[in-house]
Amino acid sequence: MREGKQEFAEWLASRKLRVTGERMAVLDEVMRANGHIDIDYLQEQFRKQKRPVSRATIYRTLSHLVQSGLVQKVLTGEGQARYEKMYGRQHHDHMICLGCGEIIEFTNDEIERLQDWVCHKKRFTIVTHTLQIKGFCEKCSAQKASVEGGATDHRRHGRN
Amino acid sequence: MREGKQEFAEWLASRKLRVTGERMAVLDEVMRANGHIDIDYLQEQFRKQKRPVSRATIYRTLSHLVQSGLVQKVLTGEGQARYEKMYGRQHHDHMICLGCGEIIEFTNDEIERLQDWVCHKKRFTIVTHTLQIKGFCEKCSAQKASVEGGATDHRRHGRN
DNA sequence: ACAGATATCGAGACTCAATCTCAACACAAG
DNA sequence: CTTGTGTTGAGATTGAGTCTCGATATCTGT
Ligand SMILES: [Mn+2]
Ligand SMILES: [Mn+2]
Ligand SMILES: [Zn+2]
Ligand SMILES: [Zn+2]
Repeated sequence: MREGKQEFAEWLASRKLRVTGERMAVLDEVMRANGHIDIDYLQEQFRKQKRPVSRATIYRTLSHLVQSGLVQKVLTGEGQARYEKMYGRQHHDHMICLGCGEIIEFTNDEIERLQDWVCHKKRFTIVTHTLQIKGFCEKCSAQKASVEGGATDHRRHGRN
Repeated sequence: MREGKQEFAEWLASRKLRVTGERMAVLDEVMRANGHIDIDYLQEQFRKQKRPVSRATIYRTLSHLVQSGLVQKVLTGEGQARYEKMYGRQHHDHMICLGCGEIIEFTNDEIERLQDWVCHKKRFTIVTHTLQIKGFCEKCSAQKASVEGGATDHRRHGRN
């Protein structure tokens, strides 16, 4: 049986929601994918499999998957939201490359601890947090360095 | 002279852009505001002052202000983007209350240091970072606790 | 297995923030 | 004044995400 299928079915049942083929198909695809995927990717997969699922249903199912905790929604601030499986995985934060778009995951327990501490001081009850670091991955940093080697080019740094 | 006016004028000139009344009006309003404001707020201010500025111009000018570093764009992930002045201020992160929408600012040098360290280990060149903690402020935490005092209500925790 | 009650699906309309288009305008330089 | 170029605003456009509602699939009891 596919990863998380049991858990999602139980979560749906606990809310008196129905276990449908479309919902399980969306679950399967997110679980099969390794990275941070978007809606277009999912629609493309369903098209290939000759098992089309409407955008509305994909969005609705992803919302359920996120609420169930099996999937996480990632807002990069450019274009569509991305989704990644969280079933069997632990919390992590993201480094996003402005050059190639690669998303690098990392965790740091000390940072997490300090967040809790800061919130405790401010009497703030944490529900979730998002730490995104934007910059350039090793590969893109090297490229950038070589390009800027001759004439120092200060144009196009930010992106709106 | 209004805060940042000199700096913005110089930044515009350095890009061969013109110092116009509309641009300075947008700068003034963002500098005058104390909090994290959105486009609707700015339009309302201009309407009150009988000095209307079009949405297009507001967006375009904010983009320039962000690129110049005088203003920061804050994406909360719900509705419009927000903007806050950064002129004369230092970097900070945000706690966002899911109850009342309040935005609490905080800084923690140790967290910043650890971010640098993690990125160094991954050979990632930092450009910017965003740390947002979502949860409930002191006031809203108390309200929530009293409401849930009797029957434990597990509905409606997330939002989308 | 069957039937009724009800949740779900899909196509497309719709919302809304943000961007784009382009004609009228402003302004600096000659 | 005239020309060249940057700017503005009204409205059109884009695009992600949501909503509507008639048709359809799932569940529950018999
Ligand atoms: Mn991830
Ligand atoms: Mn702030
Ligand atoms: Zn890269
Ligand atoms: Zn609050």
